[in-house]
Order: sequence, then structure tokens, then C-alpha cells
Amino acid sequence: MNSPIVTRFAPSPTGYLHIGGARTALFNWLYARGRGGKFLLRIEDTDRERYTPQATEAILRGLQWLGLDWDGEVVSQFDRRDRHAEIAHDMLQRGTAYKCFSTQDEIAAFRAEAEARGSYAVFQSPWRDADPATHPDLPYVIRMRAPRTGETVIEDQVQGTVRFRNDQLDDMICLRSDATPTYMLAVVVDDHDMGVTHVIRGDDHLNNAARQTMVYDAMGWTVPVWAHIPLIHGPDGKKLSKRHGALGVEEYQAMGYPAAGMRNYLTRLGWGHLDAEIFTSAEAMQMFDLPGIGRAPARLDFKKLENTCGHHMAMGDDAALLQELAAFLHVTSRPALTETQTALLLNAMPFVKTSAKTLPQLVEKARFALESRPIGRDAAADAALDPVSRGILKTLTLHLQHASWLKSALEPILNAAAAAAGIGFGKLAQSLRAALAGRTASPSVYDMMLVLGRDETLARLADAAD
RNA sequence: GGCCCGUUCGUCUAUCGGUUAGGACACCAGGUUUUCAACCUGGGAAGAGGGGUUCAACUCCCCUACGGGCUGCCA
Repeated sequence: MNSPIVTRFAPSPTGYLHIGGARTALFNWLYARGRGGKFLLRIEDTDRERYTPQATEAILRGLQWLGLDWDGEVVSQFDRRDRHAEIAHDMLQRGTAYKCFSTQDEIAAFRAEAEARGSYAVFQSPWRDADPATHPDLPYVIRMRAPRTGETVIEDQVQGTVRFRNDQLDDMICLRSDATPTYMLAVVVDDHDMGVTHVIRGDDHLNNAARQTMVYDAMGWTVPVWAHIPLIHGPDGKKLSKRHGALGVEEYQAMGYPAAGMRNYLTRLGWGHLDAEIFTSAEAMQMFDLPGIGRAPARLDFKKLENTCGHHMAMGDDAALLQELAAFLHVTSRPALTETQTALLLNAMPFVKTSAKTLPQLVEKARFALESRPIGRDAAADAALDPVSRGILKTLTLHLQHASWLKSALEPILNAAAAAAGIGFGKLAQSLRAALAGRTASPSVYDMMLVLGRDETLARLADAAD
């Protein structure tokens, strides 16, 4: 039982890395990385009609963004088709598979008839026990000779023991009539050849696991440990679909969620360990285990995602955050920060990162530091002391009266500013308001002083007042 | 239709027969604050329904309801 653990993520390239797929990949990654095992990546591209190289690229990009690094080369299932065919013929040789000459029309007719009778039966090929001498010279598929009695038992780490009656399972097709392998055969062959010890995948595959077990048995291979995890649902509890928006992880990246927060949230979605809520990936690796995965589908909650991301933003390394921001600006085709801005932001980072939950919020909160003139001036509006200015003035006055520590910090500055600008205190309050006006993310004067320094803060206030 | 899986606060979850059923997000109230945010304090909020088993059930079993998956020469 000390053999190294090997997990894999095996998406089909259908356009992008689905958020549910990302979580599946994350669980596999966490499990392998937390136990010194390997995490492999295989693209299930046997359906050539739907395959596009761009889709594969999108999946790799998504995994890279999330920081889910895989071991070795990316395996293309399509490239291994000869090996799959070889196994199909091997099974034929062993008698665990047979040639079936039934056409798709015949099978469709069989199903239509069963449906007409109001029942449903698994298709039973008349060729299963036919004498090879009677085989016609026609296209055929290779079907597995599945046991028709007894039951196939799946020991699932998440779902527990699941039993399937063998008479409910049909003789699945392993090799199509055009000699290409089916997914059912390919997964088993690939997982075996790649040395996969733990198959962690969506529970839409739970039923498939039974038939796949038969292939393992037919070949005398060791059946991997199964873990079928529930799918993620939309906020309304329904299956995730286009109307929920944000299906691909790249859309989450574009919304500015930091990868670390994304990983944390996705880990907690459908998995729990005591009261653990906010943790690093390293900590998650220590805690993560298969039986801890929930059995019911979990709903996506953007509010919690954002909150989780906020925690990671606040505890993130300043320089690393800056790098992630740069990547974010790049993928969203926004202008990159200049060198000067980068330096300014790095300086302001400790103060702004604690109140930002996403990357764009980080920029917004830091505007006071990045822009020399935080506002566009409106002389006409500044001329009159409006209710807001009066409010600020009143508040400032109150502080100066009641908060000695604040008074000692602010009073000299305000007085100096007023003197320097050649204006009175009221006018200064007005300029302060102007400097901060229209901002939903304006900094406090304290932030400005801490980041910009007294002189610069002073200069800007005066500048805004002139 | 058949087979399979699931069901604890609005949401994500803890509990692995004995708890005032815990935490987090969200929400509400209060505090702090130049605004928003952040932050602090407090509050309301849950075992789908019905049968068993047991001294004791959210935890085990059965039924029902609801939700989901599979039932392809798709993956």
C-alpha cells in the first residue's frame, strides 16, 4: 500500500476549462501533491469531430492560471488509438470481447421497439455467441463480453459501496466500426498505462465505473481507487449552464479573482474539514482527503468567492500581488502599469490590499497613489460650499475637538496646507472634498499620509485647491 | 420506463448514536469611519416528510417526496 499515488485530470477539449472541471483538477492535484504523488494530464480528444487545438490550449491556460501544475507531458488520447485498438483485439483474443455486426439501424430499431412496448431493455447483440464461421464480410464493432449475471461492485471513496446488477449493463462497444476506440475503452487503457492509482472525477461517471471495472477485470488489471465527486451547480441549484454566465475559469480570471483565493474557494466548495475556511494550498494539501468530499452537488456562491479572495488578497505577498495584477491587466487587454506606477503601487500595497477583494479593486483603491491629480477639477462646483463639504468640515472640526491623537496628526498639516495655499480652513476642507470627490474608493487622509508622506499629501490637497 | 447517487441555517459546511446542532458567507442591528470598503460587537437562521432499530438518532435501516446522473459506434 506504499506505492506512490498517481492521479490525473482528463478533460475533453470542448472549448474551455469548465469551472467544475477546474475543481476536479484541483482535487486531483491536492490529493497527489499532498501525498508526494504525481498529477498527470490527459486530453480526451478521441472525438475528432469536436476536437479543436484551441480548446486544448484554453484548458492548459486555465490550469496554469490556477497554479495546478502537472507532471510530465500532456497525453493525447487520440495519439494512443493504436494502443487502444491493440487492447480491443487482445480482448477478442482472450474471448472477453467479440465482433458484432449489428448495424446502428438495427440497434435503433431494437430500442424503438422496446420503447413502444413501454419498457426498456439493454441491447443484446445476436453476435455474442455466434460461430465465427458465420461472420459476414461486413464492418463490425468490437463489444465487450460482459457478464450477464451477478453484480459489479464499486468501492467509491465518496459514494461508498455501490452495486450494479450485471444484467443492467450492456456489452459496451470498445472499438467502433471504423476501428477507432471508444472513450470507455480508452480511459481504462490510458489510466492503466499511465499508472493511475486514484480516479477522481465527476459523478456523472459513476455508472461508467461499473463497465470500466469489467474492462480492468477482462484484462486482469488492478482496478484503481474510485472517487466520484458531485458536480457543481449554479446559484439557483440547477445544473451549471450558459445562462449562469462564467462557466470557464478564464472568465473568473478576467473578473480579477486571485488564483489563490479561487483555489481556496473551490476547495471548500463541496469539501469541508472541521472549521477550516481560509487556508493556503499547502495547508489544503495537509487536510484534504477523499472521504471528506460532500455527496451532494454544491452551489456556486459568488459572494463567498469574493470574500475568500479578499482574505487571500490581504495576506498576499506585495510583490506577488503586483505580478498577478500585471498578468490580469495583460489578459484583459488593459494598459500595463508604468514603472513609476508599479513602484507607487508597491509602496501603497500594504494599505490598499486589505480592503480589496479582487485585482481591479486593488487598482481602484490605489488610485490616490497612482494618479498625481486624483480628480478633475470643477471650479464652479468648488466655488460654493455644498452640503458635502460642510459635512466634511463639520466632521473634521469634530475630530479636531475630540480626538487629540487625530488632532495632533492633522492640525499642523491642515494649518500648513491652508497657509501654503493661501486659503482659509473652510476652503481647505472644500479642496479636501474636491480631492476625494466622486470616488467610491477614495482613501482616507491617513492612508494618503502613510503612503505619500506628509509633504506630498499636503501638496496634492493644496494643488487641488488652487 | 430501468438502474444509480444525493437531501443539516438562504448558501458552503462541522458532527462520524448522547452537543444549548458548531463555523464561514450572506442578511439584520450597533460601533468605528470624510464617503464606500475594510474592521469590531451582537442577532435571527437548519437536520425534506413518514415509519422503524435503540435507553438514546441529524447520525443506522425502510418507504415517500424532491433534486441529479446514466441508460450513444459522445466524452
